[in-house]
Amino acid sequence: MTGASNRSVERAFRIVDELAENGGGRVSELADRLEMPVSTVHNYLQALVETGYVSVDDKEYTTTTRFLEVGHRQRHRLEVFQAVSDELQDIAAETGEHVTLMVEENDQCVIVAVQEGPDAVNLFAYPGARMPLHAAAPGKAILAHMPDDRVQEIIDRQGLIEMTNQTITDPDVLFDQLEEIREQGYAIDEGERIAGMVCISAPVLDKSDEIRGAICVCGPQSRIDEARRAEIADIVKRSANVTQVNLDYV
Amino acid sequence: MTGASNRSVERAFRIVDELAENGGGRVSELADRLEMPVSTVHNYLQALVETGYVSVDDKEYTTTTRFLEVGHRQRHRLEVFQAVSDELQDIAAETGEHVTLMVEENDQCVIVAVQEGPDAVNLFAYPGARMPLHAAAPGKAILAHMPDDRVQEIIDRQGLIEMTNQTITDPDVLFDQLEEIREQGYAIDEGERIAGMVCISAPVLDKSDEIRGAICVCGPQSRIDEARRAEIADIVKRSANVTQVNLDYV
DNA sequence: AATTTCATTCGGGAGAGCCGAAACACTTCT
DNA sequence: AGAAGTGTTTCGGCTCTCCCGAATGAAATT
Repeated sequence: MTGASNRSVERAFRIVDELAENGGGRVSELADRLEMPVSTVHNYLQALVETGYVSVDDKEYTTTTRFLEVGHRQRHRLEVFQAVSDELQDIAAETGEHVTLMVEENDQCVIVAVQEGPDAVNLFAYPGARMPLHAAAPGKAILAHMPDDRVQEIIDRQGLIEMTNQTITDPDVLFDQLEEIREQGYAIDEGERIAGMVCISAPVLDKSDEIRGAICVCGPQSRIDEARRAEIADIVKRSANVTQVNLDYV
Repeated sequence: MTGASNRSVERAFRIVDELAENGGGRVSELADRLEMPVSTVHNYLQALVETGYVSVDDKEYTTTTRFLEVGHRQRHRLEVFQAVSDELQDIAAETGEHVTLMVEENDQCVIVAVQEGPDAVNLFAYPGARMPLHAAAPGKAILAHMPDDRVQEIIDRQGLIEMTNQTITDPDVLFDQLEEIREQGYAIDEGERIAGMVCISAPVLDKSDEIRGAICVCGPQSRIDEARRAEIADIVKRSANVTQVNLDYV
């Protein structure tokens, strides 16, 4: 855990991040943004091209499909992803809304899979997208099934960043809600991450009650009234349960 | 184009490749396989963890969802992927088979998107998966719309590797087929990559007649007779055409 | 308790990466 | 055309960083 680092590795991935962020770039442009000498950036890009993870076409450098490949291979091995199988598609068809499978990684809530129902609003949601745990229904569902001290550690490290004026920023309020989530078996967020959106999410636990992820349905508040919420809550709870059972057979 | 390399970058990605290949690994295991000193591998893993692209849980190192993220962001910016929009899904529903969008990258044929129809056989096909251009219908469709000298370069660099006893390994035969593909507007492969599978694919060209990718339907030979092939050929040609038109509006 | 296996830390030496400067390739002015 | 501007690529010597053997620490196994 000492900072046994490696400058080259760090820089290489900073360049990759920058390429991903802007969908590619040229030598001097990147050198500018990263505040590195052009020749250095040039060297790195050359090295990255040799690895096959970056390619260059007419001086424009971009990441390659290698990232897709590595990402999908890893996802394919993720048990909860295998266990959820067709559930997301079924929920999307049944609710018409935007459905996601999410997991925790490095103190954050990450989308693993997305399925858009016929009426889904266009969210900027793609596999790998990250968000704070406290500001989203699936994140809260996940936190609710972690030990309290682990939750506290995450709060200490990450803080409770405000994403909308509805975001929970008070630890006490958060802990109270986590208690409530455990009782009712699902989490709900009313514009806490994106104004005007309501998300309903159920946690997926394994047989040792370890939290593995959460299934989440998102839609505009206008379309999802009290009765519809209860309906969706039942659906996500049912699917989370099916997924839990499937976990034993992956 | 000089070998302006960087050992650290190369090694870092070799480790990533190894992790992706085996779905994770431990220090000494990786050191063994990569023939590097354990302490060195340890240092690299440490550095990779710091970048966020690798994570460690109880001494087991794995790639993180960062790869998914970078991969999906890049894919989202790929024009042909945007242009194909719901076509893959439509074809999958219509044919019931396995449908893919493929592009050329670094002399290879890469899957960009997959859609499985209700009767699809279970292929080991995921976004980012790679295969030789000459041994698959989409690859041949792509080659057919490259300048001949570029095709020759690819043959020179990559060879015509035999994947089944049906694979084309003679350049002359290949060039003849490419001519035929250009005439009929689609490519077909009969167990040239996977024994017992037939794949039918149409090229997607942009308005400058530049090749952008290919749409492909795969299924077992037993289920796809002469008449069905003609039917599927029409479908992929139609979709490729729709995609071409969409290319102007992305 | 002893033994094996594996992860982690340490540190001195060597070689690898670093980056300024110069050369080169292309555009866009005057 | 020529000149000036913009950005990429090559070069090379100095320095600093990565490298890896060896020692230590931590766990599992006998």
